[in-house]
Amino acid sequence: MARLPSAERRRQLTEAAIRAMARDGVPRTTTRSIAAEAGVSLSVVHYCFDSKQQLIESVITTITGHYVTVVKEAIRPRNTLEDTVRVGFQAYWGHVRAHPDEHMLTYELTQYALRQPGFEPLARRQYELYAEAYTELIDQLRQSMGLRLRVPVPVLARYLAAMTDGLTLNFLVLGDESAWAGILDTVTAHIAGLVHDD
Amino acid sequence: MARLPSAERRRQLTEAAIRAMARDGVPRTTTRSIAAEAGVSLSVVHYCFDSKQQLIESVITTITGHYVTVVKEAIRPRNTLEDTVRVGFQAYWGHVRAHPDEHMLTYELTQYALRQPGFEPLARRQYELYAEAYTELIDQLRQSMGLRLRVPVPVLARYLAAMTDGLTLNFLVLGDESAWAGILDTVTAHIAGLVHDD
DNA sequence: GTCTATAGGAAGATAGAC
DNA sequence: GTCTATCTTCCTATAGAC
Repeated sequence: MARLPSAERRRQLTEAAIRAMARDGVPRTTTRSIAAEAGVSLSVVHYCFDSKQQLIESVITTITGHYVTVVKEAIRPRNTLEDTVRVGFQAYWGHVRAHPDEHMLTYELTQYALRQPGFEPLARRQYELYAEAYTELIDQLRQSMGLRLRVPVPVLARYLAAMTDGLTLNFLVLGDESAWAGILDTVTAHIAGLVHDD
Repeated sequence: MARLPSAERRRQLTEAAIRAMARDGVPRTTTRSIAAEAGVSLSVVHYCFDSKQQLIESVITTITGHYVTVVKEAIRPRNTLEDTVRVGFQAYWGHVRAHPDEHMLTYELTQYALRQPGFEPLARRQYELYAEAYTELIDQLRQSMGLRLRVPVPVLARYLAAMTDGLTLNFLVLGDESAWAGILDTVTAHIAGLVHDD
């Protein structure tokens, strides 16, 4: 195997770990399977990371960054408010449908972090970043469209984050794509009502 | 140790497993720790259950039954529609705050089931039962209060189940109880709007 | 920095006495 | 039906050659 600087190897191993965990689940993913996924031998993992926990910490921060980006990209300002909400949710939902295993992985990592002593702050940070992403989007919309809200920004941001989370998890468990069209319509109508000032 | 019929031992071991898993998390709970929690020796576990998987299957069906009962008890018809929704959610929320570990366990078991070959139907069944509980409640309310709905019953039931799920998970991760009052107000207002026909 | 080989421990499951 | 003792397997992590 080619010799690489440790920082680059760490990045490769982190991405390999994400692929392995999305495929096999967190508890079944071993340092051996990560090494195999990355195409290196087992001891390279322990050379680049002090422990498996340290690698998982890298996985959590990396994948959280990925998904905050996804949310921000999906739900960005468009022509009208209705378009922003509707097209934004469609974009996000398309991502969930295209990468269900990776979305499921974010839930598994949350629970891993909550159960691992010392890792609780990583789980909280993950969910705070989701809420912050929504907060930024709401503030952008307020400025660009001059909206007035029926509820405070932090309340709306947390509500949107929680609702997105619940809808995503329910879809991942139940599948059954056709059943969700009506639910998404209800949700988008509700959100439009919360931010509209008619 | 006293000799008990297998059926009774199975019930004891299932409850012991729920306690151990709520305390330690699913992946860290071993057949040894379950045996210790139940106060029996390791081989009793393997005498009563063919495998650890079979025991976990019993845990999933048992705890799902518990929680469907919780939801049905909490959100039962009361004097007025507003009372039903508001008091119902408060009752449910009180249960989450009183037993966070057990609620977290339901999420862990869902993911365990989705990752374990052959167990996917158990996860789907878990979430279908939640939706069915809401469906029954909505039908009760329709009959006892003569409501007309703005959205079809299955859509409303799934939406309520998903929203409850997301709010619960976000609370379990973030804690911070004071921040949720405004969110619950927003939610209850939305639900009342969906079922009202003013 | 990467490899092979192995130490050391803990898990699920079984054997056989009582 | 329950126990103690053990088998087998697989894990994380390390040692030491290259």
